[in-house]
Amino acid sequence: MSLSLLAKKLEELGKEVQDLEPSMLISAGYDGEKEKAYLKFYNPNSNKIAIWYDNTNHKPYCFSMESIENLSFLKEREDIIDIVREKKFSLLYDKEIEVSKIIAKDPLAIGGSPGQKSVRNIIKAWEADIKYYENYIYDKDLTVGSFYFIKGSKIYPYNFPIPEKVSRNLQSLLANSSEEFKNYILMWATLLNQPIPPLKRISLDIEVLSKETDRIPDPEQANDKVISIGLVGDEVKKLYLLNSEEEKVSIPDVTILSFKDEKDMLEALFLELLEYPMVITFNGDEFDLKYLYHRAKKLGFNKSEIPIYLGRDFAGLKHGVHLDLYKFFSNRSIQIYAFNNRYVEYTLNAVSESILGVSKLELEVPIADLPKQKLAEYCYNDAYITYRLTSYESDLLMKLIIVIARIAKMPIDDVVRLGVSNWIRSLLYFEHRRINALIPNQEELLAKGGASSSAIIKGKKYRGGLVVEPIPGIHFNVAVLDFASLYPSIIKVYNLSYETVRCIHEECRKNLIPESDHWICNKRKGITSLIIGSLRDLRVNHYKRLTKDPSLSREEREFYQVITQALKVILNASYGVMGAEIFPLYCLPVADATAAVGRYIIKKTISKCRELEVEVIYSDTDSIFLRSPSLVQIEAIADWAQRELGVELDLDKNYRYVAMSQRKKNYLGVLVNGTIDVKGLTGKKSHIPPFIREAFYDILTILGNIKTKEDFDMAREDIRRKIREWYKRLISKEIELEKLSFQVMLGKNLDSYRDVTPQHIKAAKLLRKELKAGDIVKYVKTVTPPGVKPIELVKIEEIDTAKYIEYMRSTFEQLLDSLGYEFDEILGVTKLEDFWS
DNA sequence: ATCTGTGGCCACCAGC
DNA sequence: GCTGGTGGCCAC
Repeated sequence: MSLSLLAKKLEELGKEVQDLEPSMLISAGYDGEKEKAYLKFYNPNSNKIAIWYDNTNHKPYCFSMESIENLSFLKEREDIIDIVREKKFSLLYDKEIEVSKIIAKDPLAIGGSPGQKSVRNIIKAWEADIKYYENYIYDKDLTVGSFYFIKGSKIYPYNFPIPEKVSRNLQSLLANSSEEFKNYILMWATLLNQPIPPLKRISLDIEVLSKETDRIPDPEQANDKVISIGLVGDEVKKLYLLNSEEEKVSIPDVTILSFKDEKDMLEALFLELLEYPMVITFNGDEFDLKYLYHRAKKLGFNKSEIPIYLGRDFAGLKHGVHLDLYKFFSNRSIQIYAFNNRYVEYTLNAVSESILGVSKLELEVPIADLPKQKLAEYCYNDAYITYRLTSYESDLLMKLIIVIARIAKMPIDDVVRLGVSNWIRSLLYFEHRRINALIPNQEELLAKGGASSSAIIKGKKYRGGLVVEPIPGIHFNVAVLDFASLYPSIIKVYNLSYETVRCIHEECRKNLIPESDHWICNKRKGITSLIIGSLRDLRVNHYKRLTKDPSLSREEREFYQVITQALKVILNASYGVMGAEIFPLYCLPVADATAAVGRYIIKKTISKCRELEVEVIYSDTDSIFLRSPSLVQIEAIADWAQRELGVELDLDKNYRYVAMSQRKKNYLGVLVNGTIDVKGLTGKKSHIPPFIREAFYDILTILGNIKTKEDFDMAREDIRRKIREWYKRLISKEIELEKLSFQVMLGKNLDSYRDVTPQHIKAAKLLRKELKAGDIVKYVKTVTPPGVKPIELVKIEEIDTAKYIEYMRSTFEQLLDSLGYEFDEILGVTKLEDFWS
């Protein structure tokens, strides 16, 4: 009976929104079934999503100019040329426009989503959509994450003013900026200061009754019954359970909904889902939602009765937004810059363990054999963890997603699924549209030429950062200075952008970029220089300060911390994408020039230090390590850098001492507060056996207590004792296998290894399990061929203890070498074997 | 279908 | 045994 209710409710979604209170635009796209573009608004008062459909029946197009000629409404090719010549659009790089090469872009797209479905032709828009423009605000006026209200058929922006306290802070930044940058800074600050309302959402996790134990059920087939569904939200704790035998099941505070019939259960679930504007899953695109969709079809549901729709690698909700956290956490930029590499593996268990400190429940038997009580607990727990990932630290993750959406001008469901190059593409495309500039195509960009430098590493396209040979030994009282966001600063200060590097003006050719053959335009400001430069300034000189502003509340400071993090992610990638072929605005001379200026700046700074008689112990890309500089000297260097180079050089940290090895990117430092900083040493790497890593960190604790030169002699004995302890544990084999396992990630799928067969691949092949890129293989070194075995198959007798001793030796040798100890000397023997015995 | 960059170290592989 | 190359992880 209620199936029709479901269909009816979903049908209502198609109705045009008439009036809407101020709501946040969170998503936009194209509905293939309805053949209509849509906007999704989140209403913070009702906690509901309003879907606005484009009801003008304009078909979206994506084509090059060649195909425009075939359109009847543009009779002459000249019409198009006229439109372009009227300067309605411009090319940033002052070239004669070759109409045949213009790829039309979509004025309706929010951000830069490519693809036929969401792309409209701008020329067509000018011809046919003038009336349309009068009724609605599109493209350059619509920003994801901003607030709008709807009255009748019109959409109006609704801006929140910047609070006085924040505005005051902004004034100093504005005062120090040029006119052009001022506009951008104000624009960003207005957008980023919009409040972020609490977002009502639930997480969803399903379990399937599968006969196969070590294989995930195929969601396309959906042959097996869905037996439980966990739903967790702010005020929701529910578990749907297929429980025909009516076993007694209870979980504290959780509502258990028992069903005898699977179809009834899915129907109830779908109806409930309609109440939630957002659904969170961990891998719902590939599994949970996909499975539910196909399973529902199999059980006789009509397409119109299922609130889910499927794309190629995407599962969406008709009535709301689906966020798949698996894809977001797999994003390298998020992993490294937003979560500081706190997790390494992209499973729900690994991510939640390291971020929340909460694990999945352990299963001793396959899902199919679980008693209902255990099954319910397991399923509920997964849903709970998934929800917690979005709610911990006052909804940090949701806020981060919204802030990235605001900067990237991208729907939140895309933010979660796409990589950083797509974010930046969307951001830059949007800006082109805003200023009525045509987006250059690949051919035009490639015409700029290549790199003027040659890379040090074979196979790379251009030369990167400079790494200086370290001065080995122990250095007391070391100050580390670094340039704040060096590459974005360079892009700003040197006006780097695809249209300004190697510009067409003869007169500009003399403005050579240091360390390269490239020159830079001094007639116009580059588009990427303005965007990246203004974002950099806001991060360094505004938001970072607000996070420490005592006049703000804790909540406010946390909010600004999120903005700072999001900016960090985007800024860090903004240089890299310029040198990435996959990036649509790929322009090698820009990346090449950026790195070249970086080398120039660091070299200049090093010579300045020498001039001031400050010893430079080490330097890597954007940092310099100085031996015992006075505060006056540090200030002098920083002032000089600001004055002469136009970049900010800050004191990053003070080391009580630094132990430099002979190797680059390999050192150990103890901060003034006793914290130990280890860089690059094998002992901290994630793939080595935990046993060795633990031993390594154990020994490090001794070093944290060292304050003077004399203390080193005392430490020597402690270290010797500790190493001996750990060694004894190894040979007595009182260490669990797990702790002896190497844990190496598969860089690619198993069958793609053709050149060589590394050890982790040998082990993986023995496993005969389906493994894919990103999976971690745990293996142990054995005396039996082929020398390694996956941890699942190995017995303790097979362990090759000698290999482990050697590994320990080389790991500790690095450490002791940094400290200036001779490994053998500290052990008081000439040969290692003597010591061990 | 999706993917920011280069520099550097280490262990191991495969071929000589 | 030497050597160049591959793969992984890390620094920035």
